[in-house]
Amino acid sequence: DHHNALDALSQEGLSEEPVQLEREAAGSGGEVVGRRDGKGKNQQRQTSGKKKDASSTKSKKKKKKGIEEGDDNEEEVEVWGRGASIESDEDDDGEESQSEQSSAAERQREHPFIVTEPGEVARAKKNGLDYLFNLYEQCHEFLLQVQSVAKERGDKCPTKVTNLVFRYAKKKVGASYINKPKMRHYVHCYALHVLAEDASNSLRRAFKERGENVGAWRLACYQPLVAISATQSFDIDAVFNAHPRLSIWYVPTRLRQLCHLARSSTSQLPPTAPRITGSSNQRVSSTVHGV
Amino acid sequence: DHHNALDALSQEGLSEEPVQLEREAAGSGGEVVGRRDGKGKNQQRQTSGKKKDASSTKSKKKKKKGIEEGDDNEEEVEVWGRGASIESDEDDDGEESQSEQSSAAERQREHPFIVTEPGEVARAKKNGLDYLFNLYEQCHEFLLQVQSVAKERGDKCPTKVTNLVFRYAKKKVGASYINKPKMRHYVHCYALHVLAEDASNSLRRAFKERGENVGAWRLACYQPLVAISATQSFDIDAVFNAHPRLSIWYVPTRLRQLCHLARSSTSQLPPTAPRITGSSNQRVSSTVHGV
DNA sequence: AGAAGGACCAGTGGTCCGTA
DNA sequence: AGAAGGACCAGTGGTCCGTA
Repeated sequence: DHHNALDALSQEGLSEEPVQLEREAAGSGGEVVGRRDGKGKNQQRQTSGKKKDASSTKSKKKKKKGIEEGDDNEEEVEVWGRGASIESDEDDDGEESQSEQSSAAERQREHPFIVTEPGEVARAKKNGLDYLFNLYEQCHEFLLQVQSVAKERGDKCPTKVTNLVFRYAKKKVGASYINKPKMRHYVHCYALHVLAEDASNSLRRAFKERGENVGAWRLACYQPLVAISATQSFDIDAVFNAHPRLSIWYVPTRLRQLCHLARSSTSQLPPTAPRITGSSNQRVSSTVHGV
Repeated sequence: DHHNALDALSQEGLSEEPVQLEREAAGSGGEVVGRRDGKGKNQQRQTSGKKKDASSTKSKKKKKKGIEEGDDNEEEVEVWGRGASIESDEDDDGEESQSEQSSAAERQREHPFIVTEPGEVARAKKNGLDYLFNLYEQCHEFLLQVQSVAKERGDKCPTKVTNLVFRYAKKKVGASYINKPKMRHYVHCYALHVLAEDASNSLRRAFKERGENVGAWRLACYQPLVAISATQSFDIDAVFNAHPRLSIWYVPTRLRQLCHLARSSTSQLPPTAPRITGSSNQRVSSTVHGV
């Protein structure tokens, strides 16, 4: 039960297979590539002296067990389905068995996203947007599982996709391709997909046609969401909370800022022009730097 | 706008007066006593070397302004009411003006609580339970104010009494007698008061009559809450969330554990004895150490 | 250059334990 | 002894920036 923070980085070979199946179903072109050294260069980095050393941390006995090191009595992930159960034979909390460790292939970075149309499969070491959105659905599943474990154990029960859920996905389920920065980065894109699928699809087709990169498409997703929030007095939290698939995600800071700014700008308009026009929103967007 | 963490300890003299009024209204016998040195011994302590020094922390420019250092454009506290406005003349974020500092009386610890009947005023350097419960209502007010500021500024809006609210109470409003450990310590007592006032009142009278101390009364408040949670399948979170005055408080860990334990124990009972009896709950309580 | 994600950081929830 | 609360700590939300 040695709980080393750096082990969060280790990636189990065994769990890759069902993952790969799932990812292909959503159009993923991600690949597993073997790097021969067990831990890679990551171990070397460790620059700062501020990190408290592990031994002193451990001296204080912690009574509560985390969900990740639970008794494995919760039923196993069904997203992965089809009998390829990801086990979970005592070695699921960072301590890999010897055989697994020696045969483990270290996962490369995920392939970058490209703007794809709905249904389109990305080729040539790229991932498509259907795959991206599928990751959000997977996180939802993971949250449901974490919640069910928490309830069974009488722990406090998360209502959002928290660090605990990301850790569960990565360490317990082996979904090493899910990470917090990525998921947070594209939340608003997923929100648009969920709230206004047609608008989202149109945007994807337009940006694909123009040959725009993912970053440009991502930025373009903000504006329609601000417009949607306008129907709720620019209360983007209300918009998220009203939708069951969105309410589990934190509202991105930038999106909240844009909605707030749009509200301010709109209230300054003369009463003869109360409707949100394209140009007024254009102005709003351009006043926020680095969206 | 110098933001020193230690200044959280400083206690403004000017804000004491309306506070005192309020506290007397709820039966407080707390007193302000002048200690001549501006900061008291607190400053001396500072034992550990782990604390990051303030200058290095400040080197990284923080862009977001906290609510506490806001533009003072939110309306002032009305709990304190009656014209004694707590201002707030540029010096409300930890930097006291010279005149205030020199004339500041340092607040002593609050008087300890004693078990009082409803309506009874504690004397002789004690505080009564009506006063205790009033503190929870004050925190609710503070939360409402923090929420309104947050919404106005487009910040994310807390739904619970968070650190931010405690800081607001202490630094912005000068309610130095409110602190997190105390409020968390007695949350479940307040919960009983809110959910079953009659039962709470009876308990207070019984414990006062028996001459029990506050700690004993506090422990005794757990059991009736577990019984209440039983009507909701021991889901104490559901109980808290269903009540608007409770939903802003985190469910205390111990209370959650007791409810969970009661659920487990109850499910083991034979189907011919499904009701919660006093004795079975007695057993449950006694198996948890150090409630 | 565009993008993925390890790793950091300020401030959180939680409560211990030195204090009065 | 019983109790109040400063101060600490592990783990959080958030995202930067060294990396590929």
